[in-house]
Amino acid sequence: MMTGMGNITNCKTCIYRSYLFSNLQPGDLSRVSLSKKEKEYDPGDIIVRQGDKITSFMYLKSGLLKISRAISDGKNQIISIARPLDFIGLLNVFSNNSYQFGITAIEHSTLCFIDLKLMKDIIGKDGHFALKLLEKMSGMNDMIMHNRLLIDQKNLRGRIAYILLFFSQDVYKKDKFSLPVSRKEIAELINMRTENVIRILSEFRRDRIIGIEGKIIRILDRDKLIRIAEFG
Amino acid sequence: MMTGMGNITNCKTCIYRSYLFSNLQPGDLSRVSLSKKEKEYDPGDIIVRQGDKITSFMYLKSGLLKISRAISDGKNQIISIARPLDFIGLLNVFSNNSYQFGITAIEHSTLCFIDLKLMKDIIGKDGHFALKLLEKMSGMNDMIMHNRLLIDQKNLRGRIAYILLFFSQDVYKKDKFSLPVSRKEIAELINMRTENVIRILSEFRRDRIIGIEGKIIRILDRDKLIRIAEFG
DNA sequence: CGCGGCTTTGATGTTCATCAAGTAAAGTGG
DNA sequence: CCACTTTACTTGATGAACATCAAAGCCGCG
Repeated sequence: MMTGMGNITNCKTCIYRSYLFSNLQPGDLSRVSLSKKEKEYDPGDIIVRQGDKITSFMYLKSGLLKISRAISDGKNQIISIARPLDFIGLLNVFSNNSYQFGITAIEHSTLCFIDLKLMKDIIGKDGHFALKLLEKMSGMNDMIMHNRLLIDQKNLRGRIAYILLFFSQDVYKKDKFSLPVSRKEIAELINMRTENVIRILSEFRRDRIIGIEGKIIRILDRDKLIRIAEFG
Repeated sequence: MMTGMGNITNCKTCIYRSYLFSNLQPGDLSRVSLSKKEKEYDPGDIIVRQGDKITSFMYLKSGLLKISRAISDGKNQIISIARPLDFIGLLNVFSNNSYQFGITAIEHSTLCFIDLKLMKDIIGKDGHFALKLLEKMSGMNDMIMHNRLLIDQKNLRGRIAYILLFFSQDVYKKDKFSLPVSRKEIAELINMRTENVIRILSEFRRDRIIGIEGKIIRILDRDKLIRIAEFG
């Protein structure tokens, strides 16, 4: 399950320092640095379960996560795929005592956990830090909402094209990449059935838009894919 | 268009004081009270346009709003219907310089506008206030997201049932009410076509689940409606 | 080695969007 | 205030898009 743990990195040298903790009082930064727990996860590892009590503010240093929630009869809905610098820890930390969704690693990932009480304490004292959190939270929510509203407007081919471009352009920045999720998970992410995910992927392969070898995808005709994604 | 304006109410007696501004420093509360602009809008009045520069923090004291965004070729997508205490002002105030959506009154509404600089100034000084804002923003986003994810899972009949129950139970708390939106707007809100909104409303009337006289809706069989909403 | 979950393709049926056409309501200009 | 235009509403007919059902191969895992 969890394969590593411990304060490997000091916060003072962390990439996130400049991003979120830049203007923190030195004393507060030390407290964060001391309290934080860094953990590593392998693909498939559950990071939080829906309903778990929230005790930490959490952020993703490296890797890839899926955020999902249970719906009726054992089915799942994937809300978003989170990358580093996506402030996954800001989703409902401040509005609920327990997670309204589950988080699972879909690639080897490193997360930092900071005690929530400490965070709230610093927010209470340091308004500039609070404002920065407000900005990040707002941005995170805007992005997720924007993506979901977009997907709602697209037909199935448009959704598949969109998600392929997401992985290729936003996540891996490559033409060739390995899908970190199953066909079923893609279906759960973009509101369609597994069979149709497969069917449309096959169709794209037939039309020489992509190449497929199992999980390996290669974008062959990016322009066409972009056009399909935009049409929806 | 805009039918009223001016500082009608002092913030010290405003219902929102206990909700958001309860522990504000007296000096800050006075500054808010002095700076705030209260405005009234009639149904159809545009409150902000997508792309407008954000200069105020804004909240809805009374009335009903729709939050929408333009999509391709003149079409619209309604993101959410906002009621008083829904913190509409927290949507992307802190993540963007301009509104990513438009806001329109769909009932006679009263809004308060507080200069954004002043808000940020108070947030910077008053961490407890900032934390409260974080909570409200988080809650607002969670609610919208939750509703949209739910709607995605329902079939058309389920969506119509859901939206009728929303107006009946959450907004008007009555069996009989006047729809504040057109059939077309309902379609834009729950991702379907106007014709199908009408068709399913007619079907519900035929099945004696609701009564319809133009915009007036009467819930006749709430239990059945709830079952339909849940099935989707 | 066998079981369960993932993947794939085909066949079938339902749901929904689209097109069409007409009525009603509401705003607009003379 | 009335003709005119536009917008909202409504119903029916049609076809496309999508879900569902079924069956079989594959793969990883205990």
